[in-house]
Amino acid sequence: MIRLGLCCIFKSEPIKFRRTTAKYLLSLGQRGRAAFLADLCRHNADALYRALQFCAANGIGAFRINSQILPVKTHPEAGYDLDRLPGGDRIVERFKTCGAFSRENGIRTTFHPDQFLVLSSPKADVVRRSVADLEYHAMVAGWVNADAINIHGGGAYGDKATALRRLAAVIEGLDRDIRDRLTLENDDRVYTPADLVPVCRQTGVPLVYDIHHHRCLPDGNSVERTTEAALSTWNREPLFHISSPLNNKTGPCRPHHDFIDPRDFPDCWRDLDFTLEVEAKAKELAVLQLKRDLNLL
DNA sequence: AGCGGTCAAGTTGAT
DNA sequence: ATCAACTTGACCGCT
Repeated sequence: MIRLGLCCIFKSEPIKFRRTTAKYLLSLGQRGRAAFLADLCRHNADALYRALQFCAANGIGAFRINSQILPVKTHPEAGYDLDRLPGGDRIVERFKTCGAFSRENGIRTTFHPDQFLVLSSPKADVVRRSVADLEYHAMVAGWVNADAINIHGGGAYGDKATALRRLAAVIEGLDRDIRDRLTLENDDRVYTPADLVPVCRQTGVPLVYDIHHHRCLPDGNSVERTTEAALSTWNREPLFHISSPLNNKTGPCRPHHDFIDPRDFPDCWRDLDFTLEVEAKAKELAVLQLKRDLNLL
């Protein structure tokens, strides 16, 4: 069975997640800031619940939660704790209700922190802040029943082998509640599946295989072979990514298309049991379209 | 009501 | 040395 996943937001369904910036928060007084944040975080917890309901009602088996669900959470000056906000305990309860809904309805939830989270950096402070960001993700993941916090390998700094050794060492030092959820994804500029699989084997962290990135940044291995290697790293339902490039299909990596061209879905995935996150600008419309195109209805 | 400038953070590679 | 691209909005604040 193939479970298709929706990434973060909706195209036409009126479910919106709110955001803010550190700059704006710092322009507010202490009381105003706490009230503003409580309102925003409460809104996002409610929006997440509605997002999961939409997925359950429409046969979408997975939902990627935007890392900004609690925006600016780990910022050095503007960061905050929910339990210090007015009504913060009820906001946490609301997130836990999302987790219960996820469990009861079999909707998988995941996170994909953005490019600023880098565990391979030679700069200790970058790694320290990245780990702090992972702690935030793991905390929310525990509430909402997310079993994947998916990151890229980061930079190469002119020496991939050394950077990958740093990456593995940092992963091995992470707390279990992070490490048990962490996944590594091949990217389109630096780290291929062939680069990451050894780190996955060493650390027990699974590989999220992004086939579009693999086509942009090949490593000499076929899709079939890479699929097998990726599957072998998983101790739970595997998670892969698909997207279609916006313009012509050859040449360097292009931005995402509105929809998925079903020809980009490889034959060798047809009979697997896994989650496939759909990275397409038309969001839920693209997920539902791909379901039809693959006869998964 | 509509629109434009802005937004925490890292790294790479084009200029 | 500088800066856009990653992804891509959503927000505030001004008109």
